[in-house]
Amino acid sequence: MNASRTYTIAELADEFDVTPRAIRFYEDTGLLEPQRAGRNRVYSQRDRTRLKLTLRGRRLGLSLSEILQLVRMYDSQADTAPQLQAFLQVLQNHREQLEQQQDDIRVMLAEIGQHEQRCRHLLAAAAKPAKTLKSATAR
Amino acid sequence: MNASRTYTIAELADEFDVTPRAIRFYEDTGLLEPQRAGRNRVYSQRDRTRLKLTLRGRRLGLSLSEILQLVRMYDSQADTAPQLQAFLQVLQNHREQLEQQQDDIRVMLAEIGQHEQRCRHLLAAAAKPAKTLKSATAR
DNA sequence: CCTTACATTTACGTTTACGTCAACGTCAAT
DNA sequence: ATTGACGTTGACGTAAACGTAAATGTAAGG
Repeated sequence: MNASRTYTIAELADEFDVTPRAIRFYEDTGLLEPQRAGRNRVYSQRDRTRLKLTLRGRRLGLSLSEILQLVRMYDSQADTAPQLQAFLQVLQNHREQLEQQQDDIRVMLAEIGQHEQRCRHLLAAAAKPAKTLKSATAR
Repeated sequence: MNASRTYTIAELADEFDVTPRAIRFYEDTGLLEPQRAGRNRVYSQRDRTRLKLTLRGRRLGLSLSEILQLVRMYDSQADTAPQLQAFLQVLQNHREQLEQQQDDIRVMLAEIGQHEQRCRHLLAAAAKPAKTLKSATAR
């Protein structure tokens, strides 16, 4: 809430369950730009948001450079028509990729459902003593 | 359709837009097990399906070993209760991951929508000659 | 017979995204 | 004064997923 609140590297690492090493690495790639208090890093709200975006991107399989591209675009003050057109094109591409992933997920979830169903069926059958089935415990 | 139809490596590579190298690599990891006609690989329908599953997994950021785990599970004839329980647990985990990804996608799509909106707004404004805005072309 | 196209194996190279020391600074508590 | 706890900067290591080149085979077409 407090816009001026800052974070140490360990706080962010704990909150998002990543290592400080990873956070520093994201800085190397340009994704984070913390201030310094002497030698130590001081992360702003903005950095925290960036980190959140980064991890979300990672969960979807984006590379760090792709994520960087995105956040830079989001930050950029494009104002000329060609810039805006290009911007829209990139957005369109990402939208399509995300929609492909949505499809993939739907299919996978359906498959998982099938297998769960099958498992539960088998478990139920295994629980009851043999009826029409041969009991596995029978000698 | 024809269950006995087979494929060459190039056919599959073309169809799914991957390199033969990648397909051979998937074989190294155990994901594919093509027959041989002399030296050459001959892919069955089953291999084709496996490849499709593999690429779907990849699009969602799964590692090849994770994918292998999944397809092996799907193929396996687990029948003991502990096996089935473990099976269900793995399915549950994957389901949760997929649902997390769905959330991530929803958020990202919403963001993209916002930016598209903004872009189109700016484009419309740029198209009209300056009204209350200062024209960028003005000297 | 010779070339062209596609296949194979072997093997080393490359990129990405960190992990893992090592060596050091610093501040607070004992 | 020393001991942790936490921070820092190198610097090297590594796993994954192929790319890429080299050397070779082989079947079809001109």
